[in-house]
Amino acid sequence: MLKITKKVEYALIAIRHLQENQDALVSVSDLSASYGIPKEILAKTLQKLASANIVKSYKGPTGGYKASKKIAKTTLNDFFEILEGPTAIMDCYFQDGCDHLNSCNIRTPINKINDSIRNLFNNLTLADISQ
Amino acid sequence: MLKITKKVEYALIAIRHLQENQDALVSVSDLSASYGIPKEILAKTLQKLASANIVKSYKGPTGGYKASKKIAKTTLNDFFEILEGPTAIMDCYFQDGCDHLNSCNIRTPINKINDSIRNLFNNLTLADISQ
DNA sequence: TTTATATACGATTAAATTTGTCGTATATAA
DNA sequence: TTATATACGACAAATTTAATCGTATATAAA
Repeated sequence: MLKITKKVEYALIAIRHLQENQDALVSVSDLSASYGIPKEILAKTLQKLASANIVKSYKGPTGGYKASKKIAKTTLNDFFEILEGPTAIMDCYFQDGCDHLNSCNIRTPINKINDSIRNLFNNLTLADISQ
Repeated sequence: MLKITKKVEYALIAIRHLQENQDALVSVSDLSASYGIPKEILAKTLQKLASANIVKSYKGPTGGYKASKKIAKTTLNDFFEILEGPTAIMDCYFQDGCDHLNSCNIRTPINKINDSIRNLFNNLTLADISQ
């Protein structure tokens, strides 16, 4: 449990590569080959990052992706939520109904744990973890 | 991602119940019925907690489980690791080999994220999250 | 001493989630 | 016009998690 997904792993790899090659235009194929990542899944991941303006995309031949200045300031929480949706250790944190209904006795601890994690991730940027 | 498992959820429910009924001896069947939790899976979960002395077990008819004084002082990290093993957002944190080998460029960020989470969980006890 | 009921624990099956693949559309530089 | 890049939805495979099954052992009470 508490594992990050491959999507997040691949996104981190791509972002770090783009940051280390600031002005270069890098294609999915290049990244895929360099790091041994399935092309299609990496493509979709970068599309999500692009639509959140974390990276910039350029279509057509000679196209690819570039790092945007927004990367460094992005919090881990935003980064994770772009790729995976709301950060919640249990679905009920964002009110998706509850299996235990009125007999639930763990709402308080669940919320406390979740708040702690969200607080942690909201106070860590991608720049913070790169050094 | 970053979801807790049912095992942890069930363990939290059981622990909270035992703490609220300090001196009572509660059987798995009682807990299972009260909270709508599958009996066998709850039984195994409590067995793990018992072997870590988080709860005390009593065999035979009229047997069951009791809260131990150790509960409140137990950190979230210990609690999770009793049930799920080492806390790691990626397996390579505890050196299980690496998919990317020499082309891995995310060791630093992965370790920073993981250290942050472990630090958080090591400084939160079960008592902290119950209030 | 027998019986009923509790925990203990390994093996297997079922369900859910995650990961990866396939197919097609669209943009654009050469 | 063509080749090559991103964009995006639908589907299949693999992995992980959840639940079930079966059996052994301890023990209080009849």
